[in-house]
Amino acid sequence: MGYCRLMAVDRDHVLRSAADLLTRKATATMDEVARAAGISRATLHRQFAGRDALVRALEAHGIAACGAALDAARTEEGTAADAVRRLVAAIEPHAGLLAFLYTENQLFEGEEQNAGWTELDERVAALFRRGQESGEFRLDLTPAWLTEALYGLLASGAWAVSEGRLARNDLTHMIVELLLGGALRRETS
Amino acid sequence: MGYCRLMAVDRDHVLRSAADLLTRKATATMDEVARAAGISRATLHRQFAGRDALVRALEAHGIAACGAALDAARTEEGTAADAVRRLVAAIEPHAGLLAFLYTENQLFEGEEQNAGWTELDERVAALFRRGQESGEFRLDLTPAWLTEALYGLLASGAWAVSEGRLARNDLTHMIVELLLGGALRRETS
DNA sequence: CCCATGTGAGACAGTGATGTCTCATCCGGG
DNA sequence: CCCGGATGAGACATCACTGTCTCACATGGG
Repeated sequence: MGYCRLMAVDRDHVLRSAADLLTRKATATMDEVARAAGISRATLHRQFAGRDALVRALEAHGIAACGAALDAARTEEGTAADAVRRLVAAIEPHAGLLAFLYTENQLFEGEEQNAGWTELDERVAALFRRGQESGEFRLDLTPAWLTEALYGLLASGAWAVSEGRLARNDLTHMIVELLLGGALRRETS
Repeated sequence: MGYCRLMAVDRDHVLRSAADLLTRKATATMDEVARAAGISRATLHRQFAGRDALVRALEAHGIAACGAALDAARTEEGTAADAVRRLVAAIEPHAGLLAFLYTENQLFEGEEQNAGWTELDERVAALFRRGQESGEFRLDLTPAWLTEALYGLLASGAWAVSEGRLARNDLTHMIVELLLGGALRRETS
């Protein structure tokens, strides 16, 4: 019947519009999410058991997108700086979703977080560590902090864009240049 | 009677513990806030008409703290880079509160934000602009973006500290060095 | 000592969101 | 043509939080 394929398509569409809306208004209601997706609350509830399930699906989606971005950026190849540039360029389209998930994780204390994040953190940190070992990056900023800073700048950038304080086209450049400018070892004056 | 002074002291104590708690768990209940402050929900409600009033009081507190930090940092004196160092050092103690307020502002769409923020934004941006005009800072990163990035790094840093991924003592250094490393014009190679 | 003030404990209704349900409708395939 | 599956609309109970209230207590000053 292929109804599975159709449901998957719808599911993706719902996830996409939910990400869009929740980026702008993190406290959006299930009803608002449904309306934003052009479906009824009942149908939304048929596809996602509840708000938790929706958020967890968004989380899985975001983790997958980050993983794909890390793959696409080929973080093992070339200079670490160029790899960071490719990585930010690849992740930037999902900055809004990331910003939502980033704060959502801060919203609750304790509450074990999805293990996928740990792995992503490790892959990103490994990139910064490689840059340190190759002599490109400063040693006084830890890979863990640079990773955290990358998330923070992505989130700040996404919000600045959504509030019109920053041009979407400049987002990648602004993030990369600020991050790398700090992470790159400065010429020994 | 002096009961005004006493109430003010209690109020500050409540604000402080509320800031502490809300930094870790932004969705904390009025009951949790009260318990964290060691008072009953009734008393909390007597001091702050409601959750909105509490958040707005925290916002005013945060704005005042930032304003004081800007004053204390004497952002008009010396090199812009040193001024940024002083500013971050002065603001860092309030990073947790700032992180809470920063996301709280993103939580709702529309909802005019407190005018105090605009003024603070302007003062911070002016500092970065001064650095650009004096030739210290790069011109391709706009003052508005640098301002936003400062907030983002403060928030990221505060969370990283509260989750044990970053030592509190390193916070200022990590933020300043990453931010300035990017904002400082690099030596013409 | 007595009283006033501030407080804690708890009851209470109101509110908004959630999750579940039913039912009418629509649409595509047999 | 008819029927099964999916949908939208809406009713409904539930739940957590809020904001308001009352009452008992205890603490400190007159």
